[in-house]
Amino acid sequence: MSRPLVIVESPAKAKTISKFLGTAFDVRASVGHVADLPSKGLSIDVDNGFKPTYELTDRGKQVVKDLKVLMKDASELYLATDEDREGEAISWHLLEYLKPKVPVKRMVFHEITKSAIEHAVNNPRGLDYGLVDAAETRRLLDRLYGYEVSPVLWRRVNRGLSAGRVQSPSIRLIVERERERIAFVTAGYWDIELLTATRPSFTAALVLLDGTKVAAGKDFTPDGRAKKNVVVVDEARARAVAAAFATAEFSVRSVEEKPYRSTPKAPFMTSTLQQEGGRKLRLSASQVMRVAQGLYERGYITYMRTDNVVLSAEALAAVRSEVGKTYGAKFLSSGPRQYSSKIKNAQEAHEAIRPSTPLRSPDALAGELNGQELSLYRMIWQRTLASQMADASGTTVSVRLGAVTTVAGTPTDAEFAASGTTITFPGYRQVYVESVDESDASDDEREALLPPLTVGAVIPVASLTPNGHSTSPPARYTEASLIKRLEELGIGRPSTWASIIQTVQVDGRPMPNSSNRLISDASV
DNA sequence: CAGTGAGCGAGCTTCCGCTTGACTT
Repeated sequence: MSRPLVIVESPAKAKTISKFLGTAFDVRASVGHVADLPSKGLSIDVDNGFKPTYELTDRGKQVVKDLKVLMKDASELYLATDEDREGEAISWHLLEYLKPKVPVKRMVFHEITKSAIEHAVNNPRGLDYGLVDAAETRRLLDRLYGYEVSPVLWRRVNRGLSAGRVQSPSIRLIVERERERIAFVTAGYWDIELLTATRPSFTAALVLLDGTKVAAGKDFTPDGRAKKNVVVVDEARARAVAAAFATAEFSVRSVEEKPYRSTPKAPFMTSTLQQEGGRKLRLSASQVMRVAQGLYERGYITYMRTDNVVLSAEALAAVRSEVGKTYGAKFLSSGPRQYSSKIKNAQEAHEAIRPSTPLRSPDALAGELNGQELSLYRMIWQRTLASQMADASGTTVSVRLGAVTTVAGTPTDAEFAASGTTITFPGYRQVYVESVDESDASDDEREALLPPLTVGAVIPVASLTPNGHSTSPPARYTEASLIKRLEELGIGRPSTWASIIQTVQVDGRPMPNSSNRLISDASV
């Protein structure tokens, strides 16, 4: 029986779509690109309009051979590759190699649900040659740049080295960071920690001496000099001030209350999943992708290579219903939250990375998944649910304590600061809190639980402790922070970030003694 | 005369992005 042949990129996707379309359609996978420039030689005729020579890849040969057999019985051909630059190119190559004699339609969809697939079948379009040209241009530029510049490295640095549009700027980032670290001049400074004898007690940090800001880490330039209008406290002064104020009477100078409000993060896309997988689960980017691939292939999550944070309408409804059921209506955001990718050049061919529907909780899957799979799935589950939950809210209280006393014969005014946030309604934080790279975390904004305080009240002091500190250079990139930076710069794609990490490391392995932070000795 | 070694030439390395198994270790 003659039936339409539908070609998608991923075999797992073919299986799912086949279920929606039934036996009236034959759904197959191209398994990615089927054709490419040969790896040997430039294969671009630079003197004749940059005409490329393509050839089928090893797997492409088999794929095209099989598809050609199926084409003999096909009534129509639906090219259903991803609706992005590379997907359009794959469809174009399929067309070139299959040379179909039956009607050809290009069908596109951005979520894999029955209604989306049926809509796509009923609303086909033609091939978008603008996108095909864009993909080809991208491919040719990468080849020209990579294959022309790499030999310079073989001659001048070492055989086998390589340069490229993505790897060279990646190395540059790492090298620039390392140079910043080498050029960094450490500065020392002291501060004083005041511990109150209130109930509960809290700590406050010295912030002003005679009205001048006391220098903390942020107040030094990378060459070790203090910025303007701050006073750098050295050890002797810190000890003298702490000793002198030990018997001083501190009172509350100001109490400032501000409402605290925090909004959940968008659902995962590839880059954010890799970053959180690194920070929360201590997995490398490639480990995250391997585990996610397994979850995807067995139908637990949606596609894991995506630059989109949007949930399908069906998923949105399921997530909101799940939140309401598990946490109550109070924990649901007032209306559906719509997120959009802030990433430039986002192509958004797929949905966000989320649990597939019907939703199954991590606890329900504990018997089916191994440890890593379960923890990654749980993280995806929590982030997805949290994205449709209410804001967390509360109050942030900032308090200033002050006293005047004589230090070495001079009357001196010292002011200490503390702040604390009380969360009165956890909202999404009940489920998921994003972690931050340690280098981004601020260390001088300690959060404390504060007792009720009124201006003018005398605060008993338990102790004043001088502490020495020194400034530290900017941290080396981790896999997570490098991927974040690359994405901000529009370098690389969801399918390549994990492998970039391997490429820029010596022998593709982490450097020894670098606590898994990335440094590189290449010099592109 | 036989063995050595200088000198020459040819072939190799490489890009990025899309997808999974098929391979070792």
